[in-house]
Amino acid sequence: MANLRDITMSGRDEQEFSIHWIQDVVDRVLARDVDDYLISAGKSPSGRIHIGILRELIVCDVIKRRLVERGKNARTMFVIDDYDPVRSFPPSTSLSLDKYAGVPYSDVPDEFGCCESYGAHWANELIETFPEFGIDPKIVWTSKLYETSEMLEEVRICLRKTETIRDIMVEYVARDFNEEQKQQYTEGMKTWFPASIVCPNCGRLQSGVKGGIEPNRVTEYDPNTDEVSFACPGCGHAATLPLSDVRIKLTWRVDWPAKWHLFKVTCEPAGKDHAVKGGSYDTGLEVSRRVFGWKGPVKVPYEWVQIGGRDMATSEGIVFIPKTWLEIAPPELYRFLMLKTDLKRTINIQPDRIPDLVDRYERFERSYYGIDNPTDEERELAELLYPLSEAETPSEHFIPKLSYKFAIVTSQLEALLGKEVVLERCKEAVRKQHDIEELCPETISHIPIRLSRARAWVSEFGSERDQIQVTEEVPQDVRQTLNEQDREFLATMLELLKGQPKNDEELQTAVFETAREIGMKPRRAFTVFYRLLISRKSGPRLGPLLNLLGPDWVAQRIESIL
RNA sequence: GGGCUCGUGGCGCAGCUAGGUAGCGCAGCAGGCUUUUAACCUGACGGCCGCGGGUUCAAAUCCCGCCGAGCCCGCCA
Repeated sequence: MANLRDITMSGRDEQEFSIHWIQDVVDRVLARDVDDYLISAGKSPSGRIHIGILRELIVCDVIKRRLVERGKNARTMFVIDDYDPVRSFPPSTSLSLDKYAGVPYSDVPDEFGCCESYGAHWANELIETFPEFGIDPKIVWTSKLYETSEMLEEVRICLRKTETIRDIMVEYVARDFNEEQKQQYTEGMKTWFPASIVCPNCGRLQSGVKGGIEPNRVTEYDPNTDEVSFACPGCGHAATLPLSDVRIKLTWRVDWPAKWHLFKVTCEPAGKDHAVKGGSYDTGLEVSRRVFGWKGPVKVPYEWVQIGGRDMATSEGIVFIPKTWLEIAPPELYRFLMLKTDLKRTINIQPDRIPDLVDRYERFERSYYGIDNPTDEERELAELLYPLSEAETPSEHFIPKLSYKFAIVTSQLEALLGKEVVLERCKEAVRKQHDIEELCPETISHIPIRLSRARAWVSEFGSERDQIQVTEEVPQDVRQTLNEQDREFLATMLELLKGQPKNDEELQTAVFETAREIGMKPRRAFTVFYRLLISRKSGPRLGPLLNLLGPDWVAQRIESIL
């Protein structure tokens, strides 16, 4: 990313320098100068769909938003490749791979019984989160798409141009082969066709699993009769049938450009697996040019999203899904992370850092509203990215929110204090932190959401220190921090605790008074107590905490270190 | 083997395209807010910018090499 100053100098509409990757991409898309801009993304529902795909969808969404701002017609589309054949199942499934290997995801039953198919189930789990993430692409299911006459026509074009496609395949796929491999590949391509058939007998597009796949490929196509032949390697069924009577699917590297052509896709991002030089995207563009006679979409390569420093892999069960994100963090934070990071950089989502990130995002939000004296740079960055990060159009005025870190503590006190009390205290905390008298309805209605997310975060991703809990014994290093005066203070408090029971406020006051009596700074007194109780230098309001733990327990605790 | 990306204080990152005294957040440390629900504010500490060469008056930045980490690269999708 270039210097933010460039944006201020050149104004917002006529950029000479790109200040952010969004500008670059949008400029490249605008150069196509078409009447309708279609920004597309796609995913095969091979199992639980992890949060990485949201990077692609959000990139599509911001491109669309920027185009619409320029007065263009722009839409987004999400292609669900549920017509793809099963190659493997995630470890968690109860379905038999033997039974379904090679069958389109749309033909595999939903083991949970709630959706039309296996593919639909996992796709729907993702799609349901779209409104919260502020995206609304037109959904296209390839299993349905292939039933249309328009798509069949694309297939027909490809079959008629098989020769050209063979040339492209040899050119691109065999590029790095040695002579022997190349020869072998070229020989094999002489009888190759760019499509497979769902066997009318066994229902498979291909046989075998990852590593040993044999497609039920078209073996012959007669352009005069429009008939295709095939011989299923799975069940042995062979036939020659009219193209309109079979369920056919183009091979991946051709399927993609055929869809681009059918919908006239202007731009489609691609993860690095597809975007690599000479990979399926480049092959697709070549097919677009030589088979369909048009340019194809603007290629936007992007790096993957990692979780906790590891790549996500559905097949290995390493998944973090959008739904989980929404349980612990606001969607706009995810959008922000996707936007602020350069496309070529891996984004590492670290769930344990969520509280910090949420609070940082809200500082960023205040920059947008000009609160807290943002620098020019901060303000410019916020002006570009904040509206794109928010799921909906930003409100006129800043809406204060309960601090996430604060919510971590208070959400855990709900069980003890009751929801009403906690809610009141949260309201008080927001008033105090933002120095306001009256809270707006949006602020109030947001508090329970934040509490619920914080609570879920603590239980799923919080470390021990995030949980309000006490160790069995006072750790040695804590004992060592105590000086004579600290001990004197604790001894005095010990006597108090053994006397008449006191309410929260009385205890809180007693800490201050006792500290002053022996000439100790109150601050130190609190630190000493928190260290003793929870090995931290600060913590929840002390009076209630002491009563929560019980005067007897606290007394014992003090005695153990005196 | 071919290719891409990254390597900057304990952790996470910015700065590199257009070379000019090394920055931010978090954690840790010290203090402040004369009653603190991990909030907030201030301060100090902390880095031979992976290693080695080169270009230059000047290199985290440009060039070459190396080391380390990660990823992609048959069919299939």
